[in-house]
Amino acid sequence: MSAERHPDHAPLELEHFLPYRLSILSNAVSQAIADDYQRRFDLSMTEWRVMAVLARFDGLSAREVAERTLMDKVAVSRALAKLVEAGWVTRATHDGDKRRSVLGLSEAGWAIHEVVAPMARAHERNLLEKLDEEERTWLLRILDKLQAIEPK
Amino acid sequence: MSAERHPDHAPLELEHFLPYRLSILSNAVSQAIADDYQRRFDLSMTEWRVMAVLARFDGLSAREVAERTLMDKVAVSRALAKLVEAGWVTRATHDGDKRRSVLGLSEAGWAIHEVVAPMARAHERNLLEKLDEEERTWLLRILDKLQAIEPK
DNA sequence: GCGTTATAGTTACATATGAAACCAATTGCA
DNA sequence: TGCAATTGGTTTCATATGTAACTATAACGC
Repeated sequence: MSAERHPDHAPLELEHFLPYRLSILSNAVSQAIADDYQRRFDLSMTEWRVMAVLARFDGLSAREVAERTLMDKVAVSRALAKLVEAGWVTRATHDGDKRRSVLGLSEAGWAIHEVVAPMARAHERNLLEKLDEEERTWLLRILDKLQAIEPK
Repeated sequence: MSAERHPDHAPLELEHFLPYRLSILSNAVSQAIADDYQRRFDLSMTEWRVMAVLARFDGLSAREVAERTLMDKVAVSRALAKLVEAGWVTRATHDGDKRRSVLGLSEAGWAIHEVVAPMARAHERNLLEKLDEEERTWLLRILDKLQAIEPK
């Protein structure tokens, strides 16, 4: 075998390195969305994610929120402190297990959600519009495959 | 038009929301790689990225490193402080412009690079192996398209 | 030449994040 | 029962990161 184009130890070309590209793209996308609701509601990405899962699953405990968002429990605890303080999330104690909290969106929380969810969807749509139908299909399929493995 | 499947204001399903999926995947991938070299060399992701571009482009200034890595100059400054201190990067002053630094990998830096670059490539290969040839082609094409836009 | 403006890089401060220690309530089981 | 181990959640501390202010040098306009 002769001259390899990319000997294993040769300098990485970051701009062609898949993990780097994913990271750049992902940050650009998430940041663009977060900028929006951050400015309008002083809502961080982690806080928004908590609200999003509570919108779907009312009555979760903090641990369950952490599972659903893949955030760690400290991050969830902090997000909840702020959200409850802001009056966007309600917190009660579980009957029969006083450790657990029972969480949900308040009226005000739902109002925020009604604004932010469409904003988030619009950003996603905007992104997907850069692709044609075939590409979109492949992208979803590829993501499924890659994600099926990673979260070992 | 009747019952929309996803009214714009309905709760987001995070696990199907593209920006969220990208974020999860990207973090999992980058973190898996970083864990490796972090433990072995006490090297952060930002520091490794700086080393990677210096391996390819010897003699860059800090600002140029920032451009190539898409990091901001403060992050680069901090990474360089650590890398120079560790003896992995050399820093001189540019002739004719005393503001500029002239950066490069030291012998020790190259030695690290010889270990880390193959590690990084192995992770990437491992990831791409989850896909078949057709999927890989589409993935690159899709990334090109999505990235062509974002960095507005 | 000389004051203004711009640029390279660092420092300082404020905020975010993660790991470990911690408290309280619950469960398991001898 | 009663005590050891587990679990839900918060607090603490150490580190990371971003923004703005700052220092030093260089470039520009006149």
